[in-house]
Amino acid sequence: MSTSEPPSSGRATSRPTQRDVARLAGVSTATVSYVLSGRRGPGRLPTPETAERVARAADELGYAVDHMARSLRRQRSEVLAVVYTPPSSPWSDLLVEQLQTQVADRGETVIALPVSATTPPDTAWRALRRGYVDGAIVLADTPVDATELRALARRGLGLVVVDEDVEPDGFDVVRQGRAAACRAAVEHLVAAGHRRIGYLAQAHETADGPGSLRLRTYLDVMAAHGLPVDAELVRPVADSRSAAYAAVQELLRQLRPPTALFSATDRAAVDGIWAARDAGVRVPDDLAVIGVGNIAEGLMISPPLTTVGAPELDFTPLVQRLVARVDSRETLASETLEMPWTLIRRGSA
Amino acid sequence: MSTSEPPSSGRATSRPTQRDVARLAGVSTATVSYVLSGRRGPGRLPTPETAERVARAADELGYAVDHMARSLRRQRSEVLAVVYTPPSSPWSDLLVEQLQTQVADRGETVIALPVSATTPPDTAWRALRRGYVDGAIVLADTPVDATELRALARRGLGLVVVDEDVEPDGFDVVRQGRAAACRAAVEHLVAAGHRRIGYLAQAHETADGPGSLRLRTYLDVMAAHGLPVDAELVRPVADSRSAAYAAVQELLRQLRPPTALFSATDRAAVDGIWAARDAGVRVPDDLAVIGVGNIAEGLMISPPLTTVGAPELDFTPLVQRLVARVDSRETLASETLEMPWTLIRRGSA
DNA sequence: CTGAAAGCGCTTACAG
DNA sequence: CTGAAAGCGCTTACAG
Repeated sequence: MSTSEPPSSGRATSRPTQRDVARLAGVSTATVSYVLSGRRGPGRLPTPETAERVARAADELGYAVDHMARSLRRQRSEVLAVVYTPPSSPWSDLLVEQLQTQVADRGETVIALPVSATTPPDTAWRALRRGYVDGAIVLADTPVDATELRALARRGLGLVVVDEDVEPDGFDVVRQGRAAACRAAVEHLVAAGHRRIGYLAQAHETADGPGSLRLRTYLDVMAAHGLPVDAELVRPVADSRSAAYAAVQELLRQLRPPTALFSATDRAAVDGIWAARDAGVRVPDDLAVIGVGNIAEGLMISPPLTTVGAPELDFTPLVQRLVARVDSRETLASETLEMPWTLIRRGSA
Repeated sequence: MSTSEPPSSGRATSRPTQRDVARLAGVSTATVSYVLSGRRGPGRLPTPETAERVARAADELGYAVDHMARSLRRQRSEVLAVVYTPPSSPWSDLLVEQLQTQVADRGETVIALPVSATTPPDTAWRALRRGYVDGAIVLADTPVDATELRALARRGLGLVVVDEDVEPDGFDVVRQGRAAACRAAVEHLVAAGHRRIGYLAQAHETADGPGSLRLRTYLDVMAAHGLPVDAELVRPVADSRSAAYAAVQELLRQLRPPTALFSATDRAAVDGIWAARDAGVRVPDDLAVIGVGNIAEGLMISPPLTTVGAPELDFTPLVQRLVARVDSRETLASETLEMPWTLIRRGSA
């Protein structure tokens, strides 16, 4: 334990304000503000002596600017958010980190705002609506509502949304071309001669439901090639590692087991490979496997996972766009950026 | 695309304020505030007719309360944070979610505040210092500074810190008893007759450095039983899946390979099991493996991973303590909570 | 170069 | 039951 803390007053002191600092330094709060913010009014900066006195007083009092007051006055919170739906992933971690490092010099704070499906769905949006942050990047797979997004943008929130469908309108949209990439994956399996291709679906996917891009793509390609899709070939296990493992084991025990698997998630694909290996089924010879998402774990397994995802790990264009939009304060034209997914061929298919 | 949006004014309208609502409803801003917040002053609530008029006006204008102004006035941000060091884990996700659901009815917002090692380390703390949030749970493995924590608490920030060393002082501390649990793990291996026990270390661990609890525990137990620790038995690969896989393969090819492995992380332990299996080494017969952290993935592999970690998935005590502390506004006595780790015996050792 | 003062948008005793 | 007014802690033209 450090004991460098100066002997405290004992009772819980409330936070010192600029008035306290001003009083101690013998100047006005305006001067305190100028010195501490490093900003300058129409005139020149305070003299070094004044600045020094103020800095010492602030230090002595342990002064830190009050975020709410500054934000209210500046009409800027200097907070940027990354909105996403759990589970958090290496991708969300990476984006948060890149955002943090790239805006650190501007003094902005970066927060993560997970909007969980099991949580009152409105909580994260409400935070955005109330002006809690200046801008946000909304990651793919977050349920978004175009009307809500437009309203947020109209209120002055800087918004960059990763989504395949929504149209830019006061906010920017990033397209990944997921459908095309998934199509390429299934086509790849078909071209390799596979006819019985299983699909590990996410729990919420239904043949005609929204957000079932991968399932529909799978069904489309199968149909386009006249390949049958038994109901038993489609398993809603892509969200659960254990369920995926069990389902693949079960599939492989069937009379006519699939020779290829397309999985809506890399995690389930990895578990599928485990299941195959544990069952003595060779990958990719006896069972080809393709996942979706390009997570790092796919590189660790043997054979490494063929997958569909973003080849790049660089979110700079996204970050820069958010910064530009927040700075522009709504005067920027809405744009569509492309960060296309591709089929990343590795060992498993 | 939805087209239900009313035809907008075209230009970017700024956010409506309570004054706008008051004007439209023909009442004072005080009445607007009372109606919209559901609070009541000394008198009774506004009449239903008034409330109705206000509600309609607010709706028409698309009014949402301004977070900064409310926070400044109430001296409460109604935001709670979970502070942790990436990578985010199922544990951090779970805590965030439990916190969200348990405070949702109080209207509080929950954010995640990842403090990355590669980021200017001060950024997250600065946010806390500025009064951006009312309270925070600081997860284990976050580098904490006792002096800073005390200063934050003194400022009125509600703080619950998961850490083995820091002493409660205006904030609460949660102990996990990691050392004892890790000790039990290594003792378990020794008791099973293992003499060559490898250790997969985290990158920053050094024999005498801080935050090297697991390494020291390993060395202590080995020494206590007179077991030799070759330098080559300790590998700093626990942070990287690929490095762990390669290191274990390499270890197993040695003249005198280890017969047991203690890994500072479950992830590396899982990769170690893969490596062993790929090398034709049976787990646990030829190689016993114990990890740390109790991640879900450990249940998926075969054999399931023996590990050290929290047996419970329930953060309720932690959440309740944070809520109590934030509500108490510093008058609460500081406490130490116990959420002990244990050795969770499964198949791999 | 520095200070007095207004005002950001709320909430909340206090009068009426 | 409702309104006028003060004030939360800052920032920033505006005078001096």
